[in-house]
Amino acid sequence: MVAVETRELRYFVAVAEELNFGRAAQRLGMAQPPLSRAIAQLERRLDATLLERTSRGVTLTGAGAVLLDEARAALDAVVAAERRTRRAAEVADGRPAVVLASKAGASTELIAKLLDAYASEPNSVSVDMLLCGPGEQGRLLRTGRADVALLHRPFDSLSGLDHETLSTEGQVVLLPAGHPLAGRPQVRTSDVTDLPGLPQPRWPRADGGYPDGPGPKVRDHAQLQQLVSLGRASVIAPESARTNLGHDLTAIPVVDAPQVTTVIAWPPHSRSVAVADLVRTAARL
Amino acid sequence: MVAVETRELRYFVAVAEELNFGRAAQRLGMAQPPLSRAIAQLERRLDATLLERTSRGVTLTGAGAVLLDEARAALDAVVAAERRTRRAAEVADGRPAVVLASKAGASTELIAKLLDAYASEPNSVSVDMLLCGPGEQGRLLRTGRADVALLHRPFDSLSGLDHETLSTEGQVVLLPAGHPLAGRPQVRTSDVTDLPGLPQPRWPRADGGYPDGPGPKVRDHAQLQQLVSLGRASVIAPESARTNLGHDLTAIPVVDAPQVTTVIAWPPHSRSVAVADLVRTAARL
DNA sequence: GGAGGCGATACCCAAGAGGTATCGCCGCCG
DNA sequence: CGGCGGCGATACCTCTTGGGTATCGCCTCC
Repeated sequence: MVAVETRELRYFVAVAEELNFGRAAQRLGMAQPPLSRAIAQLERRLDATLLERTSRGVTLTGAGAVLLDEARAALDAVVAAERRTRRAAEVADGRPAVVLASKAGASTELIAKLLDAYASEPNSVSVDMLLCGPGEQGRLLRTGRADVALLHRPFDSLSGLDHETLSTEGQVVLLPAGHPLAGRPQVRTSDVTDLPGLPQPRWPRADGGYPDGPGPKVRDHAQLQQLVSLGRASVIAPESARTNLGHDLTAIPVVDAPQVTTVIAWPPHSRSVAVADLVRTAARL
Repeated sequence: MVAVETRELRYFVAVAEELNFGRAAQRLGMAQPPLSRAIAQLERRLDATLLERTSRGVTLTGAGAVLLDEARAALDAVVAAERRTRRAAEVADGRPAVVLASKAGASTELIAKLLDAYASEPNSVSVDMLLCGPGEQGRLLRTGRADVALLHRPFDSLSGLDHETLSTEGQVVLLPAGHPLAGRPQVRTSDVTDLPGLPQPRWPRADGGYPDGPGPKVRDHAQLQQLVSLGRASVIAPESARTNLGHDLTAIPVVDAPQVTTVIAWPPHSRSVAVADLVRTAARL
């Protein structure tokens, strides 16, 4: 009884996601029969029924759902191994660098200070910035595309990452300067969620669709910035986000919004000295 | 160029650990030439020199060292996927259970309270205890042999695990009742590290060897307990450890020893409701 | 300078991954 | 009710490739 190969895990993930052998095979660039056989062999090897087959398609069993989760994590770890090794080999060729992931549109001020401070450290290497969508930093770290990331509690999950917290700030609502609420010293969440004419914008979900609601759909921060500057939307954001937006806006503290903490995170077993230096520098800011 | 397979990672880890193709091949139950070829192919696939070959043996390159770390983590994730799926399939057969790992010899009182409280929860499943050596809990979680673990900061690393802290306690030194220091209300670490006739016992390192020093070698808690009870060794331990040892001992607070916190930890992407219930129960104790 | 340990090469074989054709099953629709 | 179409499984073949044996070339240490 040989051990499980990543090929089998990739096959299983494809089938489990498509819930259709034909489409999964197509996605994998292979024919359907060998895929069916590979999955059957995997089930025999694990003594587990992973899929319930009907002539109308396929559904996941409990064990299948567990394997889907675990296989994704394992495959992430494998591609991380591959990528990090490739990058380590480049380092040997004389181009050492760290990749720092951060949500696009996040506090440029903090990042600039960090990069500055780190660059003046002894033995510092060049830092490549990798800007990503909200919540993607974790995956970038797990798959080895990034070495360190800045993320923001409570929005981003720190699950499975080591981290150090850098700063904490309250949240404000950004409104056009002339808005009736603009004079208030503070507001509550409920005061601003359903403002007439100033709906909260809608972000795409993980599946690419948008939640229902009246707000305008936004895909990135540029769109958001434009909408807010035009007075077509309001947004609750960390205080530091204010500096990124136009000056014709008022920021009013939202007292009952959760505090936002910025943390620097890295994959658990990182041994890179560059990452350690960067983290140490960040913690001292 | 196809992706990396776990077989190749296993081969590489074997070679990197043995630093000798022949022995690695033997350990893997195969001949040396195909192993050499497999590693060469892996190097080509990653465009990286992983090993420096001399006629006298093999040394790791920088990229090789990175891959060794990453490959171990990835392989752990793969075996975890395998094991958890197997167990999930058993669950479908009607024997649901959670495996709780804990250092052998750790506070039985806390564990008993936890198991009791959890058993009386609705929907609780049976809990299998897995006792292990100090510091092994993390690996058990990562490789899927355990679902939750109790561990103790600052001794155990929480790196890469999600956790909830349960309790904090000071440390005491355990001495024979008649010892000159036994009457003191408190001591400092420096007072008890070099007591004549009461050396600190030595625990095996990760490689199985023992550090140098005068103390007796111990391999498990039974030996330690015996030594302390016989008055042949002193030991600094969390307050709660006291109840496990004989009553002819005095426990004196060590004021400058770090606080010990007991945490319950689980692998990052755990979706098991049983684990969640157990954690919630533990947090309420 | 010869012996022995070590990794690489050359060459062969067989396991097994993958392709094509086809079957059996079951909804669906005319 | 019967044929069509979608889906997964089977049968059978091919050829890639992983693994074995024999051997070489190199270096180190007697």
